[in-house]
Amino acid sequence: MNELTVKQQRVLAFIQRHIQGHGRPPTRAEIAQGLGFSSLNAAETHLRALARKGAIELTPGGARGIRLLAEASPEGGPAATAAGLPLIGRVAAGSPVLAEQNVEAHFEVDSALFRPAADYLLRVSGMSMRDAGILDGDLLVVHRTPEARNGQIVVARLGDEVTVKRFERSDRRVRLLPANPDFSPIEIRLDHDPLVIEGIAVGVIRNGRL
Amino acid sequence: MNELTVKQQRVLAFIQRHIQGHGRPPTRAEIAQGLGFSSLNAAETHLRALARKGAIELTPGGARGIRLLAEASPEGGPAATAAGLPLIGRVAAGSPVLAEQNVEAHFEVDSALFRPAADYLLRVSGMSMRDAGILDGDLLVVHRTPEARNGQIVVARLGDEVTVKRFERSDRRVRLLPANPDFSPIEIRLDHDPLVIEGIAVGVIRNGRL
DNA sequence: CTGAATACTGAATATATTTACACGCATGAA
DNA sequence: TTCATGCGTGTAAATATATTCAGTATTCAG
Repeated sequence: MNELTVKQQRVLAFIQRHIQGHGRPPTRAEIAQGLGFSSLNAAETHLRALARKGAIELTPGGARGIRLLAEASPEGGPAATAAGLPLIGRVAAGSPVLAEQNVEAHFEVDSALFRPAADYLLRVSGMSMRDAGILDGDLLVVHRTPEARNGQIVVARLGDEVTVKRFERSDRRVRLLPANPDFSPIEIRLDHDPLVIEGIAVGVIRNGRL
Repeated sequence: MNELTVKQQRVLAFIQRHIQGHGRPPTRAEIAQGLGFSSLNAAETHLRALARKGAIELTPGGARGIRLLAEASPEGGPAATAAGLPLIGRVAAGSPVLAEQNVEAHFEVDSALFRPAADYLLRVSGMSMRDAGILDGDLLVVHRTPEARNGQIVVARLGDEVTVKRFERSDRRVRLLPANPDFSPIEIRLDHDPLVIEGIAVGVIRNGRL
């Protein structure tokens, strides 16, 4: 499926060079000017042809929506630069925990350290789990899963609130237990109240105020 | 000139991830939406700040005219952190802490997570620092240095024993304070007793039994 | 010869994007 | 206090870009 015309190869090469040199894909106008076309449509049709042949991917409607597909850049690509684990700060009301807006940073952390696998870090606020050695400001290492067993420490969502507590289920009722006598357990009736388990704690990382 | 705000770092990280994931820099609108701003200008101001501080370069008038400058994204990750941090288990009598024989494993841990820099991990045994949130089996993240200030948690060596305690010095005397009323402080006279500070704690990692 | 694909010019239009302007709120320094 | 800076919300242009439409030529397989 990869039989690019000489012209098409030239256009493709131009796109590659442009990204290299400018850090972003070219516009139709830039392609036309760069290759000597006097009509934007010349560039457009070439792009369509390249997309059809699988050399690039076009994002409709967006500026500079050209993406190289076939192997061109070194290796690795998206997979190798895994970017580490996202650190979730405050969870904005109504947004999924892993939504971009909640991500404060990314950290490389060896996944071999945690079992089951670590999926993200959550900054803990409050002292309700103090006696479990989880303090205010600690980063909780979380494995993303909706299933929890009794006794596990979970990241739970109650409406717009995200909380870290020990999980205990009995029939139709779930209790979220703090590890600090100054706080009270939370009782949830699964029939009425909304409860979402966002994950289970598989570790803790503390990095300041020792 | 490189003193980025936490917010600015987040914006920068978002841009890096966007380029990684979409092959082109984000627009102001995409930044705003991704980070939860409801005004485009929030993104614009951050970009100006980042450009002023030399983190990025802006192309006036062009769509997605954002360019990363400082080295951050390329690879670096696994390669740069090469062998990762050595995990020290029990320290054999008479051997230096970092001696080969004491190294149990190596783990990749992002050095940006700790300050000052992390040099090795030490498996803590015992509950003498319980009230500081350091439990039995935890991995103490240690910065190697012979200097400690009052109040810091240190890795100290007394003869053949390696212990983790809070450091407090007064003139010719050093006291190593546990963070657990069930244990007693250790008093050392620098004139007579041998004391070596192997490093100061800069973090804690817990990976099991939550 | 004929239709299909490639390779364009030129023009028009609907969006996408940048960028300026007006304000609000908090914090820390002078 | 007042001033500067960081961090936002909101609105409104100006203009950068993508995309469609109408044509013209050339090449090539059927």
